[in-house]
Amino acid sequence: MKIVFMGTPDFAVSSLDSLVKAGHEILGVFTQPDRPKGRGNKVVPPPVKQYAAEHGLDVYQPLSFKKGDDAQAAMETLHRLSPEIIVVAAYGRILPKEVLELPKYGCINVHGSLLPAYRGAGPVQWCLINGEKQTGVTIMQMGEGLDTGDMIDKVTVDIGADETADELMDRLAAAGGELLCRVIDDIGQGRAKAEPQDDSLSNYAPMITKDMAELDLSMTAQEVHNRIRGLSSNPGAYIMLGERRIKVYKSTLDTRKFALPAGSVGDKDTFTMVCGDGYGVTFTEVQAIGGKRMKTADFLRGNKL
RNA sequence: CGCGGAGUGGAGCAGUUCGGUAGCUCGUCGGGCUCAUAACCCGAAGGUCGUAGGUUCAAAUCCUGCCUCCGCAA
Repeated sequence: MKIVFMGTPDFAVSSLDSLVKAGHEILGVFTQPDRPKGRGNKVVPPPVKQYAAEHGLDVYQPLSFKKGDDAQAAMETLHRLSPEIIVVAAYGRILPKEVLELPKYGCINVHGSLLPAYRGAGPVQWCLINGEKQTGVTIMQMGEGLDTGDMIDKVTVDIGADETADELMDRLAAAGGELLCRVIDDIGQGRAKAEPQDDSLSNYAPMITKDMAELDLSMTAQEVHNRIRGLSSNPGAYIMLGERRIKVYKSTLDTRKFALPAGSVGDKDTFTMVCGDGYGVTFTEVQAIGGKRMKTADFLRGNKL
């Protein structure tokens, strides 16, 4: 199949990689423009661009598809490439109707949830924060709404009790890549069926922001644990310990009940904090300000609680 | 030139203010104790203090350049 791919972060790289390995003809890759990022505001290319460069794929980075010279050029490029289908995975940009209707088979999107649940930019994180036991990947025919298109196929993934957003994201990305190839084969052979989403069952998973990152230890241990998992590693949950800000990457639940107020240290040998319901959450991987991410055992060797 | 923190035996840290014998917790190795142990006791190995220069009788410590890592802000 002749494909144009659109995507930006690591999650999208898995999908692109699957297409490449399956031998599809990638006519071009669209990704977000390089942006100043991180320390020193250095300009860093997005992961998809790096992957494309390593595999000799043509990369296009329009600012917009909607207005300006850039958009016009982008549309001309798309017409010139004339793909049979456009595959979109976490591109981070709304596509206008013109683009959606351009290819013979339209545009399909790889989304990291079991739609219609968790539409939006942060499905994986919110699944974890809400303590879901299962999630998955859905591939849909893109329409004009946000993640509202008709569903073509999906795959279900079980969530581990201590699994973090990073880990789950990796597994979903891999599962999504496999699913994607299957769906494209189905479409090519005309046996794909698109099923409308039941809007009454939908909910919205907005982008995660930093103001959610400070842990509220008055919540139950399970809720605190879920939040740590959902935010790890970016932006990462943290607690203030005196003047020190400690970022928490991983945690486990402690079955002990403490007769201590929420927010106190329950066990200073394991870095277990008491939560609102009296149960503890044990931090197992942490990072102090300016320091590196490390196992709690290492952290405690040089830091006192 | 966005702001800031940090590089010290294998791991995590102290020591830098005010230059003067390389220190702590843990790990490793050897020995001891014990029915036994990740417990306890004794002992040992292991570091040109990120790197290149400078100042000095003397630099982990003061000065300058460079490399690497990290937090924040965007």
